[in-house]
Amino acid sequence: MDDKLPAGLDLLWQRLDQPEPRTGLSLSRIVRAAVELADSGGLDAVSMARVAERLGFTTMSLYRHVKSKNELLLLMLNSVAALPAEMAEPAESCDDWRLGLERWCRAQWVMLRAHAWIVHLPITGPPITPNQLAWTDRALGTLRGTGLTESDKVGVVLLVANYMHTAARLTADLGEAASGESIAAYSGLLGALADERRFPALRTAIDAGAFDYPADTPEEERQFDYSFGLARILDGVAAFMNRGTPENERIRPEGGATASG
Amino acid sequence: MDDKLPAGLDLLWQRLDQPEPRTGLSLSRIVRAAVELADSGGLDAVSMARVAERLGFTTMSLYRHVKSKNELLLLMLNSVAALPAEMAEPAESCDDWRLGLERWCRAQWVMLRAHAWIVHLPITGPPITPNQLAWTDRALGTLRGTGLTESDKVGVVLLVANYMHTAARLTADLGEAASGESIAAYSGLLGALADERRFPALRTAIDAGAFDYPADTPEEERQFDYSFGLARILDGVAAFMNRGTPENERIRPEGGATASG
DNA sequence: ACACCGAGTGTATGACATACACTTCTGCTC
DNA sequence: GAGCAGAAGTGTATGTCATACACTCGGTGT
Repeated sequence: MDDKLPAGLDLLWQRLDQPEPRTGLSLSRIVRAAVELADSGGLDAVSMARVAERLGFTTMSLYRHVKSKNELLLLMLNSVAALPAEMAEPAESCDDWRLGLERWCRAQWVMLRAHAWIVHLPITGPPITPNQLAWTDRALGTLRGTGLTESDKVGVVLLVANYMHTAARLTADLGEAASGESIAAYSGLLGALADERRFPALRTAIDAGAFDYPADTPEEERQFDYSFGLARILDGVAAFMNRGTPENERIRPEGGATASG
Repeated sequence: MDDKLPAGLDLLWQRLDQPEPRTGLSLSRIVRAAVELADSGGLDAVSMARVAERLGFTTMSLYRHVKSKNELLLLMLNSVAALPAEMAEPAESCDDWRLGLERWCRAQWVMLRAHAWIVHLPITGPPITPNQLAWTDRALGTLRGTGLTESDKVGVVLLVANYMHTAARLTADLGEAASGESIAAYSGLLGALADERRFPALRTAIDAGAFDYPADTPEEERQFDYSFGLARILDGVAAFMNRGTPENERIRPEGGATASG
């Protein structure tokens, strides 16, 4: 209950940049150790015991610095969600909102893929840590010149951000089992299960190979490609911005390349 | 490992519709009890011990019928994801793909909202249970007459399905803490945290009330409205279908009403 | 009569988060 | 220096969890 929304906000917003002691435990050392564990072994590898062990202290010592494990997870997220250098400045001048959003998405993607565990965090509720807000701010900033209402901007940002999150989650899930092989496995399984009678449309799609990669796809590209979905979404946003504009004055949607996974 | 993809598929596809014994435990009784627990107390309320207790058996008895808790969760999902009556038939004739998809989304929404825990399932990987495939089939079916490649149909379905999932998750998260009040709390918190300097665009949005509900919104409507995002996505899909079509022959995107949460 | 088998039981293990009472160490005041 | 307060770290204990494994039944087929 008390752990829900205002969970350790003091920590996040105030204690966060306190000087680091020369010796002993510290908040940042704890968070760093936890992030390392998660990076290498996934979220399951993060237990209070293991974090403490890695630092050479006892489990309970962590609670001097962190109210609960949940709070630690929040701190991990915040620490890992630092803005990349090219986005550090709030007011970059770029009046192509689409390009701006695409860049933003690429940066999100890099971050989400660098720390795949993010998408499995049991954190519930809207973003609230400083760095999360920073990302949100930058996304809103890309829509500066569009004439959308603030409310619609928020809607668009939510839509895009959630899409990237989902895409990253899908990729993480696919990659987990057998790094690329799992897609083939899935495709085969589907083929075996999907009955023509009960699932005609599915059957058609399977037989057309819609769940396979083209045979010549190199191994390292066998991950979910977020660009198809993102292009559709941005096209939709563009159409929304153009509503009311006479047809022949509209900026054309991209209608770009096809891709799917 | 063995628990990942082929987890209990035999159960899901074969043992599932076996006759129910008059007395004692049975797979369906276990699943039903577990679903009831989840419906009323969330996923955390589902422990093997509690499920067994509710049925008047010992914890370990469940393992006669279920290989692991993970499998039980999968079975719960499948059981709850039955198609609604209006979608039971595979080949409904409807050549308005957009209407079809919107209907599909509404049905998904009903299901996801009726069992809010679905969106918090730790299940990883693509859909594989019979009823999940059925939903996928119906979604693909709505795109029958569109001329999209099967691959693109899958892409669109994935996009839309994931969006609904995310939207439901957002709603569940918002509703959890304090049923509607939490949005106000969030908005207030944001207002307090968002510094003009660091987050100018965010500040602007907050001050414009983009994170608030209009004051006159009745309590029961204070949940995330998925229609804004969905409309954008479908507009984008429509644009994709229209690519190559001369401008003046295109079907107009909706560019509909504004909404956000 | 007996052997077997499937359903349900009981007990045990090891991971986990965390409460609470304890010690030890550090630096401040007189 | 002497004494002390609070901070930092420790140890032990509790309760919850999934699940392994060895068991006891009460049939049923021979």
